Amino acid sequence: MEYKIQELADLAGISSRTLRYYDKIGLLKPGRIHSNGYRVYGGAEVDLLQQILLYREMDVPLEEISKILHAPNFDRKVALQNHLRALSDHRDRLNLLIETVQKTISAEKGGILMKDHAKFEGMKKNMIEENEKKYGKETRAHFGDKVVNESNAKLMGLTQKQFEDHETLTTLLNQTLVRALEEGDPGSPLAQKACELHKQWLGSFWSEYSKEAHLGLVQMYVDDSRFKAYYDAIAPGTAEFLLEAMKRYCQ
Amino acid sequence: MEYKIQELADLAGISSRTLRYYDKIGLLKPGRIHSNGYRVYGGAEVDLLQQILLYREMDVPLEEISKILHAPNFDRKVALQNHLRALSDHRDRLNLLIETVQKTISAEKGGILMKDHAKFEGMKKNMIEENEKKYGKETRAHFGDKVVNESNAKLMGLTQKQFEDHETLTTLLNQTLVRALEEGDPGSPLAQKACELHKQWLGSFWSEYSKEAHLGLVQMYVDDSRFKAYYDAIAPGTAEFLLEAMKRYCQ
DNA sequence: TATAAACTATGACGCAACGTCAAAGTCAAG
DNA sequence: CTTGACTTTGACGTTGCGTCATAGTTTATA
Repeated sequence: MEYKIQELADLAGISSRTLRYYDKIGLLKPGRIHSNGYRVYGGAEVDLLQQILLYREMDVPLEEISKILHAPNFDRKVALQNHLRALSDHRDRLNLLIETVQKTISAEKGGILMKDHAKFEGMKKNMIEENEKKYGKETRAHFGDKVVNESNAKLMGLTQKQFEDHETLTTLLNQTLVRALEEGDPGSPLAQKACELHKQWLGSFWSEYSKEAHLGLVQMYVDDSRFKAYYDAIAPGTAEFLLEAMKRYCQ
Repeated sequence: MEYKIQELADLAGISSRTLRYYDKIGLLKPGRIHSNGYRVYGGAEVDLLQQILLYREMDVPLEEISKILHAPNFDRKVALQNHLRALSDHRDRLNLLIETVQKTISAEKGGILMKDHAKFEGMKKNMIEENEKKYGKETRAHFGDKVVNESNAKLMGLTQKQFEDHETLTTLLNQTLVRALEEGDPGSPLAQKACELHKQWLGSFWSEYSKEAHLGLVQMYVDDSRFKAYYDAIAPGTAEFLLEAMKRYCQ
């Protein structure tokens, strides 16, 4: 199927001016030029535009997109797989950002202080993971785990040791949660241990603590269907269970 | 706690040049100026910067951010709630985009044609939902359901009627899946009915059909832990169940 | 104490990716 | 045929910084 410029623009949700600009810089030429001078785009151009817009979604500069797409070894299928990974990473960062806002809200409502560095968790920045989104560059493999972890630690206002301890705590917390869930009693010593571990985990983000704020945060986990689903992926029912455990922990 | 310019920039993951620019345009003034002429930022500025970066995350222009933040009735708690909603919507759009890429990959691998309009599902565009992200403007309430649905239908290359049928089909598919899951047999007529409904659902995105492509897509749902969690939120085990049902459907 | 490197300031130029507008040709419907 | 919608090219402008130069201030080390 063929499209005139506004038709393709409407299809893709961009402006015709953008398409003319892409033509001018050689990024996306029309399939052919009609005898009346109008640009005509076909199926190949549609697929190319999809690629371009996926790269733009990740803020890749047009010049770089042009290099990628016009390389002799460009492979659409490989590119699509890379888009998938980049989008998935981006979604992960958004989840982190959402959790940061949730922690901020809980701290605010609970009348406690949140650590300054924690307020920017997940923001766009030159995190090494951010660079990993630039297609196929396995940054961790390139730089090694140590450099990546050092960078992450710095961003969290932690020393390397503290960061590793935090990672260990996260793992322990999840394991404890699962075991407590299997027991099935939100008031059990194991479940209460999980709440205590979660409190310790929050110590990386809040410079003070209140049970009110803690409970509010866990309530928000449950209220957000995607977060609930995420925690439930650890083991089904985890989010609700943690909330029930927290209710007892806070008495 | 107080920060010099680079300290705050590092904390927030932005450049000092950005902070100077924000100072110059009056968006974010330092808390005070040291006797040596250096900018000094405090807790209030940290909180303000968090707000600014959250708005920037959603591509809100600086001038608009300034109006919002400097309005007499600006309420930080309300703003944080609005950020939460905007981020959640953005994450939803990313999920849609991920699914679009998945459908594209499956169609490519299955050697079938995908509809052109479907290739741009979820892309940034002037969707009315996109406008809804601009803080507290309840677009659906403002314009009404009919206008929103018409807009969505147009974007999907559907008439209003077709769009509504598609929505109905989605609901029926989910309901059928849940009932089939309760039966517990992936080969049951009900489970096979669900697969048939999913095939019909895909008709809005693929101009042709192949079982290979269909199976590949459902496999991808299961392989993405977040999508798996999303489908499992309908009812735990839904994603895996659909995959098992599809294996029988494709024989 | 002196020195050099790192940090801070201001000013200014430049850039990417379009948005907006003007002027003129083409198309389609009444 | 007329008019409004669509297309073209060309050009100016905008936003949000990045980059660089120059000069003052701070910090760590010998």
